Amino acid sequence: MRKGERTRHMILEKAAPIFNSKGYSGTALVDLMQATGLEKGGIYRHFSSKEELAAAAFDHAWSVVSAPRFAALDASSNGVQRLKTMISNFAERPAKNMPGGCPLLNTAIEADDNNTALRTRAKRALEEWKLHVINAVEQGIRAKQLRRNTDPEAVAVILIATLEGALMISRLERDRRALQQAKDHLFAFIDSLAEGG
Amino acid sequence: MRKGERTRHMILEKAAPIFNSKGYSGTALVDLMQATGLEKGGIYRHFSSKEELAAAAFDHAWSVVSAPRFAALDASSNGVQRLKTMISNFAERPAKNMPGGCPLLNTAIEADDNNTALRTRAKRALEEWKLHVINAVEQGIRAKQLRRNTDPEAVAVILIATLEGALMISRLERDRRALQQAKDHLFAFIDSLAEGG
Amino acid sequence: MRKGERTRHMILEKAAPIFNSKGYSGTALVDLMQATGLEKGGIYRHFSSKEELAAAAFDHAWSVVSAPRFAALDASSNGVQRLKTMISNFAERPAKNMPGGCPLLNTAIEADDNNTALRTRAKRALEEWKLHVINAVEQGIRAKQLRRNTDPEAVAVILIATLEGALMISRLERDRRALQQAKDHLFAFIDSLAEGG
Amino acid sequence: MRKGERTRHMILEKAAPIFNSKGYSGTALVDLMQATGLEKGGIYRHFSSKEELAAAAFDHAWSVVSAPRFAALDASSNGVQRLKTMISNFAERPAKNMPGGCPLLNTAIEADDNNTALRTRAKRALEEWKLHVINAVEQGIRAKQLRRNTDPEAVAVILIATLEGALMISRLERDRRALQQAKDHLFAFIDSLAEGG
DNA sequence: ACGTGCGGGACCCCCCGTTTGT
DNA sequence: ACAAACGGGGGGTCCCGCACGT
Repeated sequence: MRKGERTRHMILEKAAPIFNSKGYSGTALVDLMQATGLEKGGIYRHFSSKEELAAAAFDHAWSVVSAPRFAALDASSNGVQRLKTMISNFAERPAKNMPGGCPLLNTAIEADDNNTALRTRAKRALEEWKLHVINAVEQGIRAKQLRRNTDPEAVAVILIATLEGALMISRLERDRRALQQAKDHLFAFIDSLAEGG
Repeated sequence: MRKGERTRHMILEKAAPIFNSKGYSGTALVDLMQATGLEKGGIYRHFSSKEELAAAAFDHAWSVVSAPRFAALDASSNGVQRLKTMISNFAERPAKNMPGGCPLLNTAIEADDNNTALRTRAKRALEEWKLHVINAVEQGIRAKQLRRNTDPEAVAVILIATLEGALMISRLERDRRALQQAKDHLFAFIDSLAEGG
Repeated sequence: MRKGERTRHMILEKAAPIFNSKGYSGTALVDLMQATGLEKGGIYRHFSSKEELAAAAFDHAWSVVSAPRFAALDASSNGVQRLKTMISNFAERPAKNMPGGCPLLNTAIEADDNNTALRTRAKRALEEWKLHVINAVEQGIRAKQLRRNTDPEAVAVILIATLEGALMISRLERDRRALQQAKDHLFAFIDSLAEGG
Repeated sequence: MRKGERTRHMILEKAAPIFNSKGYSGTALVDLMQATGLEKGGIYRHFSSKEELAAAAFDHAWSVVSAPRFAALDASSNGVQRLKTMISNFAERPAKNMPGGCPLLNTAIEADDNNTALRTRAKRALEEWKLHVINAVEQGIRAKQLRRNTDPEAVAVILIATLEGALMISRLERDRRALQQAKDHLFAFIDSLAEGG
């Protein structure tokens, strides 16, 4: 890896948690300067604007938090188990290695109308997550663990919505209980989809 | 009502949707000046800081969006019906009269660490919402519509989390489907809690 | 005294020490509002501008500090004693009843170029002070206590300059020593002017 | 000298007379922008706050006015002559190259209570000046020009107080006479300290 | 006559994201 | 990659007038 690439990567590693914690407009370049030890010019060499940097930082943040969520998951052939593992992973360490909570949630909320670059990345991340769920559900259907008329996309929406909503509550209350309750509920929900359930 | 009170109220009415759409740090005072037609001095006569104004604006926004959600609701003696009405109200018009979506969700995400004033208001709003749900669940239990061992607080968390999470997805996808799926899921969930269900 | 006059007088009493301590441009109307308990409009009823108020406050401050300096002074027929009393009065309580030190010094420095209203008042106050000294010197000459060729105006300048300069040093060092040294020096100076001295 | 240092120096050169004329709180950043030809960002790169800039500007102003006062002075071995030269230098060109008069006097008056940074600098400048006088007096004593029991610090206080006070009067009256009278008086005072005087 | 309440708009200091020399 | 400068806001405060009660 060239020196420039290493620097670029280092910037993203330092910037991602800051953007994720303080938000896009709440983060100042001087925060990033301090975190990276670079001057503004040094940062601008690698990114043409704050927005572009934020977008790249989102991708990095998402890969950091999503990798453990999905890792060693799609390998398994047991769809139901994969869903439950996904849920557990999220509920037990929602912000693994990423201060500020789930980048998808944070970015989706802030980038709501303006800031198309960030919004596009968030959409892509959501789509990716949904796909993982859908794959698992379809696997479960094929394996006759889940009823044939189960709607994979609906399951994905319910699963993601409940987890992200519970994360919001947990963060607001500074109490993991909401996440635990969401997990229990989703486990029961998955079970209720079981063939003959 | 004195003139000053009317002006203060007008400021809140104009400021609430702006803060809700652009976020606290994304909103500049000039945005509020333009929306209210007042100069800075005119605004700062009624609020001592942007943060105080934002906190009051959140309260206003919350009362605006929550009033229709809960109106004519606690009067009914049918707990289950009350829960379903709440869900429908949210799913069908999540941001009635309030551009930018649900103020609770938006504020909870942005005010995460700093900005205690806003955070406190968001917590209070969440608590209020939970209480409405809990009241309805307890009513349902008393009326023997719901199983005795139903946990009212857990139901509240599930309901709110699922709706807020689905709202986030809907806004990101610019598609109401997620909200509809959340509603269907929650209706089924409520039914599954029914006595003998 | 009419109510309005009483209010005007009260404003001056409260405003004078504030202007004297914080300076003209360092004093905000809100400081005066707080001190007087009046609203801005209530203050502006009695003074058409901050500058006019400051000028009137200077006159008040000057009368407050100069009255004790000169009181029961011109009555005495002993010119030399009068000079020494003046010096002692200043050296021992330079800012009697007037926080911030000597209004003449403070105002002369700040009103240097702009703010003609204040400058004029300061000039008048200096002139008044000089006259008191000159009167005493001339009295001393007539009484043959002082040499005939003594220049009364020069004595006035030396006396005032030394005292005000020493006051500046004392305030900067937060130590009365400089004032004491000035007093000793001026006493010796006066004595050196004595007939046959 | 690096570019930045040159710019910083230029800012101080331009800012010092402005602060000295209009005072700390009477000086606005736009005044400095206009004088330097820099934008706000260009100024704030070199100073972290107005107060820090003012403090540095005071140091600059003081060095500008004090250098000619003390230059080629301590070299001389004649203490009495050194004192008289100091007095003449001050009386004849009290604000050489520095509009607004003596920075020590101006700053001491304005920085009275708050603004510790400026106050500290003024104290230091006074101390420096006193030391020059004290050195000259001690030199005179050693050379047996001055009486052994002469108090060097008292002489310093008298000399500085009289000159600064006379400067205040001169500025207020827009007439150099007061300074001339102070000079004559101080010359006589110095002579009166002469051995056998 | 007197005082309050309200609003205006210019200005405050400071910090922003960005561009340019080097 | 840094150092330097740029402009244009950032939130907040200033002094002041006007409309209103009493």
